[in-house]
Amino acid sequence: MNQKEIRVRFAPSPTGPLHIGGVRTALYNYLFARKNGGKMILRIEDTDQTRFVAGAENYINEAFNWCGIEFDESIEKGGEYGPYKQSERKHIYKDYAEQLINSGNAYYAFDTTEELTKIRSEFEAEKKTFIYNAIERKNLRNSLTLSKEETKKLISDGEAYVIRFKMPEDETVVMNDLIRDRVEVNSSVLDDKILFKSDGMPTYHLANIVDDHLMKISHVIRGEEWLPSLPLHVLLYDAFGWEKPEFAHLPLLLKPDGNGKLSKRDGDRLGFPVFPLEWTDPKTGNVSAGYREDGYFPQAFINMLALLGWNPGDERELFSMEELIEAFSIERVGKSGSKFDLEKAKWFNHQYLVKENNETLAELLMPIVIKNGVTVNQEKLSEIIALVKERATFVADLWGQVDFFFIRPKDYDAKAVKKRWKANSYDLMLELKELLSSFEDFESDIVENAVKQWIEANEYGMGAVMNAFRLLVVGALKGPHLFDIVAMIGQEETLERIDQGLNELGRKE
RNA sequence: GCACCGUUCGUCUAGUCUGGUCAGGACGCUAGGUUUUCAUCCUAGUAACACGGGUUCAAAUCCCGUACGGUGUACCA
Repeated sequence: MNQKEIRVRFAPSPTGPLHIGGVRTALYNYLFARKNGGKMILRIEDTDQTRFVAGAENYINEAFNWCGIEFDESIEKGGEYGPYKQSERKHIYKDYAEQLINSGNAYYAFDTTEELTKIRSEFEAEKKTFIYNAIERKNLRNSLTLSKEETKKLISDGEAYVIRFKMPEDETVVMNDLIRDRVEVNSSVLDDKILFKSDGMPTYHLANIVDDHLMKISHVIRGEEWLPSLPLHVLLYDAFGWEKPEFAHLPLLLKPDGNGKLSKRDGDRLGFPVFPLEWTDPKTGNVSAGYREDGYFPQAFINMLALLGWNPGDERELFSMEELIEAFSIERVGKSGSKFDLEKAKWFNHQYLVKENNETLAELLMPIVIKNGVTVNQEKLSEIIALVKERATFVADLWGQVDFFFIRPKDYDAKAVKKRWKANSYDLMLELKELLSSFEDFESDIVENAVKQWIEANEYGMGAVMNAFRLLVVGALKGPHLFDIVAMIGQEETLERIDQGLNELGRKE
């Protein structure tokens, strides 16, 4: 037995709002952790201080909070492997970088950015690719080409330096990925990546490996964009002599038109949100749409996202978070990228809206009702919602389905009038009004029975009466069962609407 | 350019490991039905194994090649 504890992490960089690809990565990590009784860690990777964006970290927390993705260890929650923010772990990394130098796996390099840019463009001019590798590093200024004394002097003189990984010259690196199985690459095409920057901060590669090791991460589940740096990471674990975690590289979320990784800009261009929550850029003031603000239920959002790249192997599509946890397995994650489909996302939301109970929907709709100057109690609104909710995708759509319960028709749909307001409609409605005013009890089925009897007895025709009636009550040929509507608005209001309609539409010649 | 990853209906996907079902489901779309109307709903239809070779009695499935797409190639993550 002696099963190792399952520990996974989601490690965003606070350089802006988290987009749905990131949310999905976090979700899969979360599902995997919960499914296997493991722990889920949130680590903020802010080693690049030049890209810091105010509010991003807060956004990340709020987004996960909305989605229902919980962390066991994080900045807020704490945990025994903290701190959970890399800038606060700054002091840790230098020692590890030096450990690698001492073991001959890394070296100091004194090249400036300008020098390297120049060399790269020279190579490019000759149509060659510059790789900072075992061959090129022999021609550059670093602790491998310089003597020990020179190196020491440069450093003590305050010369800027970075620490680079000493990539083996010609070695096959074999890696295993839970989704892609075996992947191999020869180290000769890899370059001596910078591990430690001249500003005293580690790069992603170093910080990531050190933190994953220190935080006892058992499974690294991350986006496919990291697959090319997996060899480096594997070699780094080996250089430290540490046990490697399992790796799983998730396929990317693609833009709906054409191909390519879904990017932050695509949302505005294509008219759908790429962010869970609305985001206002602190510099430009630009506002990007969010699923929450667009009216999606977090459960629908999560459900939709979970099925983008994973499936349970059977034909179920509707999953609560609990059901997702139960059904999830990393092996059933696909290999190829998936395009986001707005129509399917809407369909998911519709499913959740229909399932949602009427009282909750009434509560959510109430602000919109009030904004439209209508006063109604929640109980009555719930009853009305019950009649119409299958027609809506979003809570906001509901208003367009219920407004005529509260507001008399201001005008009458021209097409409907043309089609259904016939020469005899006026007299028919006049007679119907007489009939309706005779009721003591204005219940839906009582009125319905009586009206139907009256139609049959006089052979007026169901369509002729009902369509004209609906036109006067609703103002258009839409809406739920008409007798439910009139029962809901009441006898007096119904009669007044008939009067108003008769006035407005008049007798057709 | 180089390296790596990928490729089943328009989209999300099942099936591929362990060759042998009319290649299944969902969204969308189209048509019909239900309804007093619209929507929902129901039924039906639509449409795919990237291409070329090979192995085999038999290939979406195994092998090789090609094409296409993606990712990476920063003192970004």
